[in-house]
Amino acid sequence: MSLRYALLGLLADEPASGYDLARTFEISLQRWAWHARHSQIYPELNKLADEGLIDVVDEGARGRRTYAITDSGRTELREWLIHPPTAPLVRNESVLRLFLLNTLDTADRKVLLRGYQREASEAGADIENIIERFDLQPDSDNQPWFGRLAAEYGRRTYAAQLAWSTWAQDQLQAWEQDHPRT
Amino acid sequence: MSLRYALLGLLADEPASGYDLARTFEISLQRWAWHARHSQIYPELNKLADEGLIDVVDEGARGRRTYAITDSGRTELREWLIHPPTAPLVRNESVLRLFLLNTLDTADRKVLLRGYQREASEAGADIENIIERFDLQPDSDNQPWFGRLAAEYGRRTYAAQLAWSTWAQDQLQAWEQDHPRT
DNA sequence: ACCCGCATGTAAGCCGTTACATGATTTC
DNA sequence: GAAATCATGTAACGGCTTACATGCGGGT
Repeated sequence: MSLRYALLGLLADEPASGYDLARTFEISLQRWAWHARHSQIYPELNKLADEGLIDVVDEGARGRRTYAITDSGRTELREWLIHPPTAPLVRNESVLRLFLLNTLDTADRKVLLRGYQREASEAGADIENIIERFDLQPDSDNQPWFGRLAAEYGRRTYAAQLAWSTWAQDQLQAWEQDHPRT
Repeated sequence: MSLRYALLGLLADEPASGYDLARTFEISLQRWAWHARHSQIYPELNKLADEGLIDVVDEGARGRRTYAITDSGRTELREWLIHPPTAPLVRNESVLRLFLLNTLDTADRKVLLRGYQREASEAGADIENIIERFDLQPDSDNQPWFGRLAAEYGRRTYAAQLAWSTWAQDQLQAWEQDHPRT
């Protein structure tokens, strides 16, 4: 049920078409927060429109429909946002792999830890670029400022992952020297 | 498709029944890595057994069946572990909420940021306890040591979230003083 | 004897993925 | 005129949730 709120949230920022929303997911959401394909987005938009939570505000070339959030859409989005579950359940394949690292032998473990390190440093670099762009823009009085909050979250998360993967490799190295012949 | 590997991974550590596995998900996996209910676990175990990836090694009271991973199960688990997707897609409701923070007004934002802070400090405290227990145990030569890796990952992740939520609240405070009357 | 926790299961329905399908507009 | 991109849709199938369902065993 989160998809509908992701869509409402994006439309609360600015009106967009299904195609626009699919691209936003792909570019800025799917790596950190949520992902969805167009085959799921279009039907959900139609449902939201039926329920009066969004409206078609423009029709363009190639059947393009631009949607905007309505007042009742905004109310429903706020309801969802201010009532977070007390203990959110998680599904994160990367972290699952990490938990299962101990089932591998030392050689395999090393390869995977290097992978985590590389992933974290690449994602970290990407986000530094995004933040740089934010910081170059003059402090506008309004919205865009808050995108920095999410970006900063990503920065700190990946920095932690990078530090962890380095630490883990050191630990493994030390353990190996203490226990020759595994 | 990750559930089957989560099960194989847990059984690679030690034999367990469906009931045991459901409890393990609940207690140590669902907050960080993966969650699944018994109604999904039991059918999947039967499928894994049919495919010869796990075996029933014991039958106890109340119809309890204890499973152990087989050699081909181990092979399949390893295959999955050492071929991680290049860009893992994420679905994390907490982070999604965080991305949508900008759609709320200042008062609501404050409440939510305090919530993130509280959640991070509670989860952080939980994990400190787990780590303490690890560190009290003498360095055994074998497996249990590696559980520390995952715990350390959690520790650093929550520390980052805690630091972020504090920083975000400070930013918001400063912004509010610069922009009276929102 | 009763209750709680152990232990496993099934079915309906929703959410999400993959694949199929179609056509218009812009760009080169 | 061809190719790339814009733009929306449907259908089959698999993953996951919620609810329903059943019974045994151990502790008091």
